[in-house]
Amino acid sequence: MTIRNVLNEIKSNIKKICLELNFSVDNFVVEEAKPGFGDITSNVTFLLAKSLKNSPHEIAKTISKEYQKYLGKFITKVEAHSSGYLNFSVNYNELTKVILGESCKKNYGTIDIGDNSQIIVEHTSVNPNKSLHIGHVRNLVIGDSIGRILEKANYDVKILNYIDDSGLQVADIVVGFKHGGFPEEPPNSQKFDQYCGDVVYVQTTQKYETDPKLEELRNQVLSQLEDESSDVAQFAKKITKRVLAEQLKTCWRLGATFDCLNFESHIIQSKLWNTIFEKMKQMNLIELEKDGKNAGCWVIRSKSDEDKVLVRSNGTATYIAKDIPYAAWKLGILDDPFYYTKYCVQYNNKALWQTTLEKNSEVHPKFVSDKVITVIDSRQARLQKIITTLMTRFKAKPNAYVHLAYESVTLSTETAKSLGVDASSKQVQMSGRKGIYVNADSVLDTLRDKAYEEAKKRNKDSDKKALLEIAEKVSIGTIRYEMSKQDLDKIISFDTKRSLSLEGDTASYIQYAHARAKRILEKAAHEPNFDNILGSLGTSYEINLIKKIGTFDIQIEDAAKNLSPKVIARYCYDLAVAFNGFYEHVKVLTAGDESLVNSRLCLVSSFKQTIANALDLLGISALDRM
RNA sequence: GGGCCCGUAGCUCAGCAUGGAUAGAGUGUUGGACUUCUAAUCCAAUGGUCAAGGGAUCGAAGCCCUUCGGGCCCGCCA
Repeated sequence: MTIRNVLNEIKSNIKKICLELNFSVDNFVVEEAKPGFGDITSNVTFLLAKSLKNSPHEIAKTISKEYQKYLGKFITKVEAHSSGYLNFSVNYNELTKVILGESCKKNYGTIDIGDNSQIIVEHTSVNPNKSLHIGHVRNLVIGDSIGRILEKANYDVKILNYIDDSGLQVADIVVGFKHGGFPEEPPNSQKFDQYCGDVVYVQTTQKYETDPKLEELRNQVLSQLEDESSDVAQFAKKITKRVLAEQLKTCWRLGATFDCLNFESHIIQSKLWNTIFEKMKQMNLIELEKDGKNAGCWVIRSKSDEDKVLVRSNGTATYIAKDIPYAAWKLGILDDPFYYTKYCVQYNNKALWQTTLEKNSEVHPKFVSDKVITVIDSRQARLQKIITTLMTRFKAKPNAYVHLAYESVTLSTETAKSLGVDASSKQVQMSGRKGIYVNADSVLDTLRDKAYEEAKKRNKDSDKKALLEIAEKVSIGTIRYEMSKQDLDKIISFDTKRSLSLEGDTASYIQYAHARAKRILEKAAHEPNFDNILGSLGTSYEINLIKKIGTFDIQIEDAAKNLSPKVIARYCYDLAVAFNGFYEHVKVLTAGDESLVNSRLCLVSSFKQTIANALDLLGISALDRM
């Protein structure tokens, strides 16, 4: 029994009453009331007012009268408020025991939306020619958090990372190494992905402007990449593997893990495109253009937009054409041409698989599903819409393919200036090609150093190793929280200075609340005894905290249904606020009365577990000391 | 020219799905609280024509329309 159950019960009772009274209504809401307006409230009266031609207040009176028979242990009072609302009072003495008891269970908050059905989440998918920048981090954090949330909502989640190892960006660094004079080994033992992105890619791209021959070489390299046996393709494979290995280190550092790496080169070699191309022809989804500017091309017609070219007049496929077989593969529309091998075992003991075309007999998990979520920047919305539409034609099920779009991360004027960019506008778009970006590892390092100093101040007797561990977890938490707490359709203007803040609405505020709770439990004379909770946790600070703890599953339902990590981020913050208020105003260890001490210890313990659970959904570590 | 997104306090943002009670946080500024379970905290003050206009509604920050301001996308590039 949680608050969610209580709300559902009230809702179903109201439905029954409406049925009995012949009131026709649906879609009404039963929710927690705003502070100062009782405990639980419903707007059903307002929705009925019109059809019944009566005032909400009068309707509330009628329903509350009928509701009396449903009152019981948890809901003790119902009343018609003069504003028209139907308000319910909760007996927190009773509900507290239940909530605190539930919250220590390992799976507290778990709800069943997914019915253990499989779902694929794809995220990160950074071209293997560069290191992750702060924009990629947003993608990773959203995807990873969504994966965790969906798992909590009882989905069987598999996470994919798509590796575009045969595109133009890879060709660019191959040109740099083979023809641009860049040594294969980075100077000063620079991290290899950073070397490729910061130096080789950026400078090679610059050289195209002055050296047209180099640009011709790029086209050669690009076509050679598609022939796996070529020297160029073999060399590219070596380089991209090395970049990928470094990128994965950053991903793991950020707390993300994957189930499978899907290589674009394998999609191309598997000839999946030919299959899907034929299928689209058969289904009349595409047309061969006879005249006009696209004469000789295969195009997708669009009512609202321009026609999209899929196959050029020279017979080669365009960029979007690579995405179509891949999307179809993910949804299991095409026969799976791949074999799988283990890439490695990740830090959390989860195996990471990768596609291969070499035959083997390894037993592997299923990486295709009839429900797929792909996390991609909203700038690709137009292309993704075409793919989504195509997929619904292949697969009748609606929402099988979801493009989870998020707005980009830009740089604040100050941060752009610090990178030497001439910034006149309020924000500056990042550009990997131009070298305008903030590197993910660098931000984490800077943040870790700052957190280290803060932790050192407060823990003078702790050793360096322990402090570093704290600092690292604070820095990861800070970045992840920063990337999670904002709505997906809002641009994040990244400012280095601002992101260094460890106060206020930040991860460290929440982590600190957890550390405070942990310290109380450490110093307590005995373990909290949950069989002996008094109904006397009556201060508003305690009730607020209990209420927040009791709504964990409501938040998970919201976050999972709306694919919104932000919901959990705000919940974590609200929960921490409730605890800090409690901490400052209510004494636990020195409360005097022994049973009161025990009851409060239970509350502290319950909070500690719940906040740790909630933070885990965001990939943020709960800290025992900081 | 067409499409998508954003506009709420000085700044950064919740709230909008499901219209209803008093529009909330953080930050900033000002003041206060550590002999106390860690002050990465708490308390208080300050701060809002919810971009503008219109519409439907008993009722709009929220729904519809228009306008304005800002961002992004629209290649036989990827």
